[in-house]
Amino acid sequence: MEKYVKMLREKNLKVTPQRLIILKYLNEHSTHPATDKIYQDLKINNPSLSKTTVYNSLEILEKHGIIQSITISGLEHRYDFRHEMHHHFLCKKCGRIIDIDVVCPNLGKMLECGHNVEEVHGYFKGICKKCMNKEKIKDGS
Amino acid sequence: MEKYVKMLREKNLKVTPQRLIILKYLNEHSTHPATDKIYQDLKINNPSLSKTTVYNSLEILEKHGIIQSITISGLEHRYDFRHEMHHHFLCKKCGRIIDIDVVCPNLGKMLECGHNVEEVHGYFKGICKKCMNKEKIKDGS
DNA sequence: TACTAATTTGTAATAATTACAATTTGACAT
DNA sequence: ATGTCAAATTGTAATTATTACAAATTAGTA
Repeated sequence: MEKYVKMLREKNLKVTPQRLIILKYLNEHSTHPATDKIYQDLKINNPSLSKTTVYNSLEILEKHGIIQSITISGLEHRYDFRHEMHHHFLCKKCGRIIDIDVVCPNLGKMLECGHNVEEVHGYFKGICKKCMNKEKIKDGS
Repeated sequence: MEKYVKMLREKNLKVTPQRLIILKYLNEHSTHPATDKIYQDLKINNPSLSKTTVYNSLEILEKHGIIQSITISGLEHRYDFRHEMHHHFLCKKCGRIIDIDVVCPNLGKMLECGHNVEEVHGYFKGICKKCMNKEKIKDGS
């Protein structure tokens, strides 16, 4: 838990129990949860938690680069503890969002294009390996 | 207009005036408009157009790969006539979405990862060239 | 321990999208 | 041309994610 305190202090953010449990939750759940999922899960042991607080906390944590917001699905924001740069794959069948560990070789070119690039998001969509295999079994092939 | 008829016929989609004007609109407006923008603009000359129709049409056109849905902003879907693969840049200051003509060199690697990749989206975010220059002028530097 | 600005909370409002039932229409066969 | 029917369109109502806001609380500091 001390590690989350340090992350907040480094950005001069106030250390609140709400921010700490959200950070801890995100660090321990690499499923790229949506705001409501985070809220519902944390509310069980923190009944006084407000959903607005979850929204506020996620917003400020993202603004300071501690976490990352993923818009791959188009209908909600999904969140990710930010570590090394990686991309994401959305399975159109099961809805899972899977981490893809490739770096972006376009970054170099992007830096030359005149825009000030602060974020890079690589989204792939299709059918994941697991769902592909299920299909094969159903087909009997 | 005949070109749009052909695109629909090729996918065995019914040719309706609504679909045609939406396709034409998207082809002539490379600003990556949101659903409501398309609706508001087209309604002027097509007062009987329903917003649900715009939603339905965009959905079916996207499903058939004629257009592309862009989720870079996180609060709405933006649409793009699908041509060669390219990426997008969102300016956090002016909100513009700018086409970036780089291809994705990760595609090869993605094809080997076991997932069935159907879509590739590259999103960059930051401050665009134009806004950066405005900043410089304000700073007097 | 007291102060102050920032945070949290709950509720109400907004915005994008979807559900749905009734009406209309495009494509095809006669 | 006309009739048929599945599919598309329309309008309204519902849903879902998110934001606005004001009152109460609290973290950090003096």
